[in-house]
This record gives sequence, C-alpha cells and structure tokens, in this order.
Amino acid sequence: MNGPNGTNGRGSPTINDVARIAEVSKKTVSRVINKSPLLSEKTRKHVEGVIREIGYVPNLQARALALRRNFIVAAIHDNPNAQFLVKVQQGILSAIKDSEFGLMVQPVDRHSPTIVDDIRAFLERQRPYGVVLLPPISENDDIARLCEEHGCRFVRMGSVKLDSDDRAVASNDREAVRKAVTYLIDRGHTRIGLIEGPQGFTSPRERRAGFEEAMAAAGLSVDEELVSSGTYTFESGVSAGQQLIDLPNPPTAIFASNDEMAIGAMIAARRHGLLIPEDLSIIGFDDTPLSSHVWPALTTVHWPIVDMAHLAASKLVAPAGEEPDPRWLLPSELIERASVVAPKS
Amino acid sequence: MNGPNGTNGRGSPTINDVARIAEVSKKTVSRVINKSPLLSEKTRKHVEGVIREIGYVPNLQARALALRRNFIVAAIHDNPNAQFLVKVQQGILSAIKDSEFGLMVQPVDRHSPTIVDDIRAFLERQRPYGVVLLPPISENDDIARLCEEHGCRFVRMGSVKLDSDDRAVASNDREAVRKAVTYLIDRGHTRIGLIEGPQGFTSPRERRAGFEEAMAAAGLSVDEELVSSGTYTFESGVSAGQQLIDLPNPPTAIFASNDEMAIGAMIAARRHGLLIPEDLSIIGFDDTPLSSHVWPALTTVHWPIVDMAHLAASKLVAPAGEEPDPRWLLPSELIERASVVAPKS
DNA sequence: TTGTATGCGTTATCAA
DNA sequence: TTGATAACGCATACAA
Repeated sequence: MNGPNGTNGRGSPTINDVARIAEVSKKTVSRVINKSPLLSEKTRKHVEGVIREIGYVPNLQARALALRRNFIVAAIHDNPNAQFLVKVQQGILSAIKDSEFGLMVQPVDRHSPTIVDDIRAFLERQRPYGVVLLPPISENDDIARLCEEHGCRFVRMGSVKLDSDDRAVASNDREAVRKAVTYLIDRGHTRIGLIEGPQGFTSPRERRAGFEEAMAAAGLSVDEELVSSGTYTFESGVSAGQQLIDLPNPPTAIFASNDEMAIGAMIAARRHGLLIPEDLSIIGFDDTPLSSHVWPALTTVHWPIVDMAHLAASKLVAPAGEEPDPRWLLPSELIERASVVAPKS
Repeated sequence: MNGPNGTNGRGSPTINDVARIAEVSKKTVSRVINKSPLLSEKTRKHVEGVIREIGYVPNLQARALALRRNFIVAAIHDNPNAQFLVKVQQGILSAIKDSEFGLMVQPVDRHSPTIVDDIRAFLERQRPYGVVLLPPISENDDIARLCEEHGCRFVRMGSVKLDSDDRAVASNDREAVRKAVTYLIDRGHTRIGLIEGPQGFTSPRERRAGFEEAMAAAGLSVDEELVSSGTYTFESGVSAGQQLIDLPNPPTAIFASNDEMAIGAMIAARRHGLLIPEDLSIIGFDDTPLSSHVWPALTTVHWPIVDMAHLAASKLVAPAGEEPDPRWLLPSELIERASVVAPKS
C-alpha cells in the first residue's frame, strides 16, 4: 500500500505524508512551507529534512483553492507588437524564475465594448496572484479599479507614472525624446520632422512633448507642416514619411515615435530616391532588434521595456516579509547607430 | 447573512448556492456543468436557469484540485524568435478563446543539462491541462515521454510529423522549399546559393532536403561551395551571405532557410554594393512581418505557424465527446514579392 | 435519473 | 509553539 519513502503510494507525496513521517500535524508542516515565524528552530529543521527526503512539493492547486488565489502572474495587453510582447514576457519571466509562479498571457481587444467584462471574466476564472497591465490599456483606470475590487495585485506600465509607487513602473519618454531631438539639433538640423503615434494615448503625447521641448529649448518653432502621424505600424510610417518627404520644403531629419514607423519612413525615403542618412537623417524609438537589422542601422532611443517588466513582476511577487523594489522609474538612452549625419548644407 | 440572489453572502456564488436554490443536489449541478448525458432535460433547464440567474461561475481552482489538472494550456519553447513566439501564442489563444482555458508561457534552455527536470518541475507545479511543444524542443522525445508520464496531453509542432495524429501538427517544409527553389530555377537561375539553418534540428535538414530535391529535379548539382550555414539569426545571415558573395563565382540567387538570415544576406549584399534583386535574387522562409518591411520586399515561403498553433491547441482542448480536428499537416505557400528577378545574363 | 458520502491537498480557526 | 477540525468548491464512487 505504501510507496517509496513511506508515502501513500499514489502519486506524489502530500502534506499528510510529511506530517505522518515527521510525526507532527499538517498545520506544522504548513507553517514550515509558509515560513511562519512562530515555529521552533528544531521542529523546522526536522520537518525540512523530511520534506527533502521524500521529495515533497506543495500542490499549487490545493493552495490556490485555500488561498483563493492562483500562482499565476498574468500579462494583460492590447498591444499586438511582437517585439514588445516578447520583451515584456522575458522581463516578467526573469523576475519569477526560481519562484513557483507561472506566466499567463491574456490579450484583450481595446475596441471591444466588453473589454472590462472580458478582463473580469479572466480574473474570476484564473484568479491570478497579480497582473501586469501593459501600455496602452494600463492607462485605463476602470481596469485598474477592477483588479483592485477583485483583490488582485497589479502594476501598471507606462511612459509616465500611472499609479502609486508599488503599482507603477515607468519610463521617461519625454526626456528621452528631448535628448534625441537635441542630438539632431546639435548636428545642425533645424527642419526636423515628427512622426507622431496614435492620438489618445500617453506615450505618443509624451514623446511629442519631448519633441516640442527640445525644439523650444533650441529656439526653434514646431512647424505643424512637419508633423505627421501614424499608428505605430510600419505601414503608417511609410505614409507618414511619404507625406513629409513630399513637402515642397521637406525636413532634413525625422524623429519617429517608434522604430517601426521610422523604418517605414526609411522605406518611403528610399522609394523617393533619397539616401539615408545623407539626404535624410532618422531617429526612432524602442530599440527593437529590427532597428539594427536595417540598412543603415537605425539610431534610436532604447526603451527599457525588459527591465520595466522585470521590475513590475518583482513588485507583484515580492515575498510578504520583504520590501519590494522601491524604484518605479527606469532610464532610457540614445543608441547611436548610422541613420544620422549633419544636413547637406 | 445571505447575499444578493440568495447566495451565501461572501464572494461569488458556489455550486452549493446553485444546488440550494434549485433544490437539487450538488452532484446534479455538477452534472449540468459537465454536460453529463444522464440528466432529464427538465432538470437541466431548471438548473441552467438558476446558474444564469445568480451568475454562478464554476471555480477553476476547485475543479483543478478535484480533477488534478489545471485549466491551462502551456506553450513550452526554447525559441527566442519574437515573431514566431507571438504567432504561436496568437494561434493558441484563438483556439482557446471562449473556453475556460488560459495560456501559460514557459521558456526553457535547450542547452541546460537540467532541461527535463525543469519541465518536470513546471508540469508538477502548474499541472497544465495540455502543452504545446514548439520546435525545436518538440523534437526531444524525452520531453514528450515526460508529458505522457505526467498524464499531461501534448501536441508537438514540427516541420515533419513528430508523433501520432492526435499529438502532432506539421508543415511540409521540404515541399515548400522545393517549390521556392524551383521558382528560382524557372526564372533562369542555375547558380543558386543556400544558407542553411543550424545543424542537428529537423527543420534545417528538411529545408536543405527540399533544396536538393529541386536542384536534382532540374538536373542541377548542389555545389557545396554555394552552401553556407547560419543559426537562424540576422547576424549569422549577414556572415553567411557575405561568404557566398565573396566567392570568385558568386551565386545569382540565394535561398535562405529563414527570413532573418535572408534579410541579413540582403544587408551583406548591399554592403558589397550589390543591388537586390538585379544583382542577386533572394528568397526567405517564414513570412514574418519583417519580410514585407524591408526594401525590396522579400519573396518568401509562408510558414503557417499561426494555423499550426491553433490546430495544436484545438487538439488539446477538444471537448471529451467531440472528435478533435483530424488534420495534422498544414500547407505552406510561396509569397511572391520583389526580391527575385531573372539573372542578369 | 438523482442523491449521499467522501476525497482532492492545502490553509484558517481556535483551543491547548 | 503546536494540534484537531473545519473550511475551500468541486468531482467521483456507489447507492437509491
């Protein structure tokens, strides 16, 4: 009837096996597992020995039932960008590595009227321990409130600080873009085009603000004619770039609010017979692998998305006793590559 | 004491609430949830009405404990390619949408000696209902066996059929490459270079076999000088391309075993002052978004990875009663874009 | 066709 | 500092 090591013989050993063999109660074993402070050192050592000996691993499903919370960290997003998603996943995974947590991915449709209900259904079903809300839906306060109502921890990622210290992780897009555009100005560019991101979200707004601040600091005015906008996709970058290049007096440099659009603009320029960077300098934003795989390699702003995701997840799963990492702002930096030179004349 | 709708007042309603209100036993409610056939239509309707009325949602954690299996489908991979991963996730998610399953992502390190133990630990912890094994670790029989031992359903994705009908989903890379290379031959190319993928895996081997078959069918011999190899990364494509271009008698066309390497080869060619496609035609494999974002747009083989992942997940979560989709082979096709023309002379 | 008793493996309550 | 016993919410065996 009994299995190896005196366990119950079916499947993996349970807390009962440990308790029986260690000759203590289940609750005591439970206390050892949960690192309860009120336990004699002797008992703890003894029980830990038995646990190691019979290879006991606590059953997460049972714990989940009792605790009303699963050992899952979920990334909720409405962002289809592959590089972005994988970097976020990488960051979260590195934070929960060696823990008992698993990463669940839950995309939602930003345009769906049932988005909040969809997320509610997800939270009710899987009962994740915590969720990382990715931009841009991280900006949605209804969703944050929903998490709170469900007693689900959450951290909101954004280009600005979207919540309290323990619930937010941010980059400083405005400052990063200011530096990038100043870099163009320092090289002699004065007619600088801007390819904006989609309206209504924080990151495009911040990036535009950074652009305007840099121009203003240099005493340059922002010519609305030199501002065109896209949707963060490659195709939209092509048409936005097209529009700027077709101008009677086109820009000598362009800052695009993300790499995909920057690369779209590069294609548009090349179709027009323009050489990059000789005829047109371009700076992007994100530092996706893509940006170093194009010709010429794209000068861009490194967006610390992996670190942000790591920090977000580490805030979620910080052990009860320990203070979570207090940081919430992570630095961006300009990556100089080959798509910027001084203007021709 | 009682909450709204006569529920127990704390938290969401449970099976007990439904049973009490419907004046049936828990087991009957359980039968309704699990669509048991032995139930009178009348009782079923009645109970379903109560369920709807009080908004009862079965607790997955409790079911997981009782069933010894969580409502999770996991994607286990050791593939760092972002486009690939996101497409796979997209396919799986579309298959489990509207079900109670969630998608968990578990990367592993192919080079780690503890890879099997790592996966075992994951399976023991999260107890996923089923796992999709992505290439190339899907080729590892130890891992498949491990899943079986744990009573965990699995489907192996590959460039060839790796398991029985219900445990495999495949593309036919060999045939797809044969068509692509034949396409080059039909346009007049005879000196055709091959950039292979990394040794030791099935997909590079199959793709090479397709290359050889096409050449043989046209009466052309494979010149080993024109075969160079990479690791499926952009950088390796650059150097592999470089090597072919530096040849005294370089190829007029190149087939690269994936898009990233193809684009790397494009960059290498451009650095050499070669025009694409005029001086060098290139065909890739995968049809990543990338391939249409480069200039000129890359002619490539569409690898039906989204559909494969969808099919894999649908096999895993097929309801007990229903027959799962019997298909396992999904077609690839050549996507003609702008990187191929006839050789100069 | 329906119900009763019991099990799943853990945590919480409260007493010792 | 420890333990007995009751949740947690659902499924299964076995009756009825």
